[in-house]
Amino acid sequence: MGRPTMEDVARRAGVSRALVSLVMRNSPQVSPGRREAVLQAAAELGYAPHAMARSLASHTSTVLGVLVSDLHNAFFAEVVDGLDAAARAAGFELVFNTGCRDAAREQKAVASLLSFRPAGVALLGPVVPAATIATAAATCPVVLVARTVRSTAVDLVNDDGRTGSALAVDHLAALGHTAIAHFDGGAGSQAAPRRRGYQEAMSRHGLEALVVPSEYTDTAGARSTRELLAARPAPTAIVAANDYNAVGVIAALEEAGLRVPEDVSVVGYDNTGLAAMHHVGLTTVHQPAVDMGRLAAEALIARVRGGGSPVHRLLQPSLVVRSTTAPPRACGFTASTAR
Amino acid sequence: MGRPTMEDVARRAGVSRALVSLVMRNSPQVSPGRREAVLQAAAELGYAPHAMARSLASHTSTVLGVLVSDLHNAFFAEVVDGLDAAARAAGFELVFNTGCRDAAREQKAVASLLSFRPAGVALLGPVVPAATIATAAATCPVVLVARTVRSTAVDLVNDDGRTGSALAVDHLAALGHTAIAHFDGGAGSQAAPRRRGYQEAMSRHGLEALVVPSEYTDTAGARSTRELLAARPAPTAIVAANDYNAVGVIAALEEAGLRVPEDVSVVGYDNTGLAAMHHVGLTTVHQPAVDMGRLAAEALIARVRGGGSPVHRLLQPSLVVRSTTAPPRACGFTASTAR
DNA sequence: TTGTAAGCGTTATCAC
DNA sequence: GTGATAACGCTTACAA
Repeated sequence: MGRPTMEDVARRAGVSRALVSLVMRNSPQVSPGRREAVLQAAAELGYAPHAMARSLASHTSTVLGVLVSDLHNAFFAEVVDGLDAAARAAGFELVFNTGCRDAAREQKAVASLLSFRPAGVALLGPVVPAATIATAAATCPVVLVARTVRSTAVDLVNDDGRTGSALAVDHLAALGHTAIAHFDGGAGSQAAPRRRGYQEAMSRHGLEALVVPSEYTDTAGARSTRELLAARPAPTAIVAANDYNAVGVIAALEEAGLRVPEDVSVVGYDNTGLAAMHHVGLTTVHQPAVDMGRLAAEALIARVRGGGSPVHRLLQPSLVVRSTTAPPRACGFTASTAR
Repeated sequence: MGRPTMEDVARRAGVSRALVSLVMRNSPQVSPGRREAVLQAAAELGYAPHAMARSLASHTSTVLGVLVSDLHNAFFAEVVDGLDAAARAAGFELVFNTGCRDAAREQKAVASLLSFRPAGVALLGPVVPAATIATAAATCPVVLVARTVRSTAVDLVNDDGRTGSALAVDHLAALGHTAIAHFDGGAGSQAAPRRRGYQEAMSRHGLEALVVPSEYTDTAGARSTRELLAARPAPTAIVAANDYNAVGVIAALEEAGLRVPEDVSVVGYDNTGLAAMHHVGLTTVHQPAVDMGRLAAEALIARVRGGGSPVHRLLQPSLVVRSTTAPPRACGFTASTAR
């Protein structure tokens, strides 16, 4: 069990610990002969530097901590792809943790990440309060993805949720829909701008808004749909909280005997692999997830490497029309048009 | 930036460093008064113990490293759910890393995990060679999920892939299918037993086996399907490598004008949330993913806490029939029955 | 170019 | 109960 230490390698190579240290960090000021000897001794012993001891002594770290809001949501997997590629290219390693969309658990997950004294931290769609984020930011550089917060201490990488929702509403309105409901992301991050975009677009079209409380999961989407159908006639179109949520909405709709898109049109958000699947063919709002991950990593690394000006990125989403939206039939509840 | 240290807390509370250490580990042998003073000083300073320094000094760790083969595959998200719950309950923290189903990257990911000197490591569906796993096992307890390897040094938690595939074939044969192809998981872990189960079941039914090379992703499923259709008439049924793969298969099938299940039946593997979705309704083989995660965590923790006998779990899969399988039409290629 | 010695923030072993 | 003091594995001036 006891792994070999630098001391062991030094002894075997007949040099000092410091020299081994230099070789391990491939310093150029080591004679080729000694370097070879050290490398060979290390190989024979199966030695690998102790990352923790190293960072303890050097006060530096090549670790970037990543909090993933929900491992079940494919959107974050894509953000991680971008994050991973950029971090790897810059010589940083990623360490993940997840909080399962629960504020208390996320808080512990962030603390756990921070206890390793990472060079920086990326929070993907976190639901923790702003105060927790501020605390983290006092410790090391922090970048938020898919979450906003009033602060210049953290970097932000988001899509413009307000525009994204408006895109969805405009598309539905152009198809002739007037009874368009929005399923709300609740406490989830980015729910507010999406809701606002929906409301603004609805009023712009002179339509009455209907916001249904929900969450960023398929089960919540299904539950909210059932509650909605129990309370009132179905709208002719639904702008879901996200793709994952939309899938639950569609399932509950069909379960209730309503067909998509013949009876009800549904629009998702995120354009995950889920939406693209032929069997699902979800009309959705595309977020450039991989790019967002890359930008987040770059912002973090810039901060780590010396200052780096505050980054507040707001990427433009776009609409991807597939097969869950169509013109409304002459049914559904009659929308009372505002004004 | 510079976070407070134990020294700072000790000074502020007017006690020694050692006493602060005792309080932080909530030792019972500290007088209530002093404990209170230390706790308050720590709170005022926003002090949190340095995990690395702690583990360096104590030669212990409460961290369990987890390598996730593919963040895009929902199966692993479920395994993580089980792992997380069990680890949390036992006072361990999880740290993740991913290798994107690439052996070289996975190898680095494992090394990275190991450089934190975790108490143990869980490898979920790893594709690294057995030698790498053996090396890791020499360092700390290792548990493999969804991957087998000949060794008593590591714990194993798997489902019985041979039986699982046989279940799928039996189901299709009972429906009247004779031209049943299997999409192979390739280099992916657990591909071999699933393939073997398929082959054995086919020969048991007196049918000719057809193994199509593929991988555990939707894009591979689609690609393999296109290649298959270009080379020969479509079989009447396909046993896909896993759910993710099956989704690609279905997409390519429909793209080619074939309907599921009218023209071709498709069976997945894993019973992920994907399969359960109403729109997909995939007939699939259920693996108790959450239980597997829990068992893996328990095995690891038992090893960490003192020996723990070798665990080689082989859970029984079961068939979940949904709507992608049906009796064959009198078309498809005519299977030349063996014997 | 290479070796010596002093930390890094914590735990652990002793005395007091 | 509480407080020095020596590790832990490594980096880093500084000296040789």
